[in-house]
Amino acid sequence: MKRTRQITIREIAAKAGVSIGTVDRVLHNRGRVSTETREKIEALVKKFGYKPNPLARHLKLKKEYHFFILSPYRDEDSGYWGMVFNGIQRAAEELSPFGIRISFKEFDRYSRDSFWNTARSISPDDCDGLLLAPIMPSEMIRWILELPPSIPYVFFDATLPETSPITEIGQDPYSGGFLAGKLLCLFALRERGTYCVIAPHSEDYHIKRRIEGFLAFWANREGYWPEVRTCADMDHRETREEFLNTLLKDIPDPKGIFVANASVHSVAETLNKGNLSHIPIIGYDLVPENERLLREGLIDVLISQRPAYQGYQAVYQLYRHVVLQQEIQKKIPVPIHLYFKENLLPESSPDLEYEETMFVFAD
Amino acid sequence: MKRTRQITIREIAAKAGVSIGTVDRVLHNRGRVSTETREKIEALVKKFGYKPNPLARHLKLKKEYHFFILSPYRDEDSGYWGMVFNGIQRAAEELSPFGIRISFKEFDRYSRDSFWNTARSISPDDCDGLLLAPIMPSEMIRWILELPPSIPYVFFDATLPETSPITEIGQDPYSGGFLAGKLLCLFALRERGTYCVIAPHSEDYHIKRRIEGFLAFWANREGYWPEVRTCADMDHRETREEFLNTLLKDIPDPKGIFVANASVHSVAETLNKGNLSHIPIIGYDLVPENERLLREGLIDVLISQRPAYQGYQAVYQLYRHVVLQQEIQKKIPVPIHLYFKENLLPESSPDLEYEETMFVFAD
DNA sequence: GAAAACCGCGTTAACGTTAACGCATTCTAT
DNA sequence: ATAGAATGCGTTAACGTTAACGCGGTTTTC
Repeated sequence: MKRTRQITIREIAAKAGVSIGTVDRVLHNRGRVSTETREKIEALVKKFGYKPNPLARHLKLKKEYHFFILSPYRDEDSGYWGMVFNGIQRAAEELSPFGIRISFKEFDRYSRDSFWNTARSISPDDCDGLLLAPIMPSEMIRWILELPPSIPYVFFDATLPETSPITEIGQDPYSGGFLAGKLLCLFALRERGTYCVIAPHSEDYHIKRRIEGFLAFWANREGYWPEVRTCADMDHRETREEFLNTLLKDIPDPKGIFVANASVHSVAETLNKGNLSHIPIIGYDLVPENERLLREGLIDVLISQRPAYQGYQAVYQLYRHVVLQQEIQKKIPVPIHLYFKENLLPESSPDLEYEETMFVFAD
Repeated sequence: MKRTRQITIREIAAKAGVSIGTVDRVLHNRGRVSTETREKIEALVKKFGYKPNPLARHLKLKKEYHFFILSPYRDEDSGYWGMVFNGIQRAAEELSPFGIRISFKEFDRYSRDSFWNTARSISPDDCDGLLLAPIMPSEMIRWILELPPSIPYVFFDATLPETSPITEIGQDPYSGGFLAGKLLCLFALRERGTYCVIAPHSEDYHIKRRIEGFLAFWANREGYWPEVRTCADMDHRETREEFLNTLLKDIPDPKGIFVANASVHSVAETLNKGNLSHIPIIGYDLVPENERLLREGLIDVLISQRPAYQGYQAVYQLYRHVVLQQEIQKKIPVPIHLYFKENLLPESSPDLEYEETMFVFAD
């Protein structure tokens, strides 16, 4: 398959026996072309697979592409969103020669008002693309549907039904939950008994899927009992401790605990206070607090969603779609990356760039 | 920090009171400029941080950038290199609008002649960048040193001393080995005894580091005995079986086995024939044969080096350096990605794009 | 029935960079 | 002394795309 040079607008014009102006008018639907000529040109464009040269186009247009990221405050979810921002920032820097500009729009993920105020502050006229996390699902969907359909958007972290993103970036939550089960079982040396999964109270679809994956691991295993508990509010010490007390009263000797999101550090800390730090515990996301407890041995495994990678990919794929008009994969998978105590960097590292510097070569 | 538009050559020229031609001559060291003028221009360039617009430059030059990948035959190392090629191919397609072209140069990794013939077939005049794997270290270094120093190159998979690559892409082998130890220990339910690591006979520095990491895990653990064995030739059944027979005579009841490269499938298969499939076994790389045995339960864990990702990154970073003249990180870390039987795709999938489609969302 | 609007198309000037070319001077060699 | 080379600079034509503009010719409007 010989790779041949891309055909130019000038060559199309020559073949059609018209000027480049006419071809351009066809290409951009600017009218003022006879049906006959239009069809001839359209046929040629198709036949030779004409694609406008993105460099020349950009040079001429000098267009700035303005992307917005709409996400929870960077310090919410134990700092998880801040880690996403780092990847976005890096992509923005790399792509700045191509006119990419990014604005960060943050809201309080527990306040509808905050969501709407922030969302509404994004002017559709000035927006060439959106990076979205599937937070506040019902509100988010409503907002997306009232947006001009010309605005492309990508989802990271997961996706939402009834929407048509350019691409979805995210990790398979089912596999993650399954793996959590498997690792928990190993850490408990395959002891029979009850294994708990603590679910935050959340409408998140992918947290549900993590739990399904976890349960799937235990299905058909004789003598093992998975137990799902939903905590109404992980963020406040009182509710959390009460929740855990009840849990431990019901199940005095859990063989392992899986916390299906980043708040695993609160669970581990509470457990530690009750001298129960021997119970294997697995959770999500290498946020600073979790990292500390992993290092101290109070958490056994963390599943990373590679937030910086996701942020980077979100920007890059949006750029590929909007600027280069290239075809984008409908789904960008994120590898399930496991952190144990032993594959953390030895020194306290700048957590900002943690994901980037995570693995070092020996010298 | 207000982001302001990049200054253009025309503006520099105006400020210096000369024509753009003169500025261009300074920028490209084409001479024919008085020292006085040159210095004035150089000062202005520095002051305003002038960077040539990569799009305009490319548009004018219509330059094709020709990169070469010099690697072992794509089916060597159980098909590992072929997986790298897939990532390279994808990057090449994405970057083709920017004039990136890639040629694959393959050699037999066990033949010096093959190496030299292939390496010598790359004409330095036609080469704008190289993708290299640190195979045949001493030869490779010699070849690199006799190359014109103007040719940039990146290493993937690992790196080599005495060279100055643009960047090094690779996984921390020490962490990988350490993790292999940890997981093996868990799979053996922490039973005391001897744990083996099988090392291929290889000059590869990063295989040595994997072993060091593995040994580091066992250090100071009472009652656990790590045992390193080097196999002269993993590729031939006879040598392999003799090697394993000797090993099992010396160590009749190993608690677990770590194979420090992709040939873990041969070990697992031989073990299976001897009815020893209960021994936990961990190895490297999700090549087709390994995938099959993982699926069948004859291998317990595979550490993936994400070859497609590495190939993709190698091309992309080279492009960023050569075409965009952007600053590149000196090291691109590759996450340690673990595959268990359970996080493989259920159906037989096209192994070509395995790494890309690995994780699926539920629908 | 004249003015205005419209149609279908070609021409052209950018966008920023590059390098060939041209044109005076000034220097070098015979 | 003078051809010829070298110096120091400005001018210009690309690269491919875009969109404003212009221009004859037809159709509509009042």
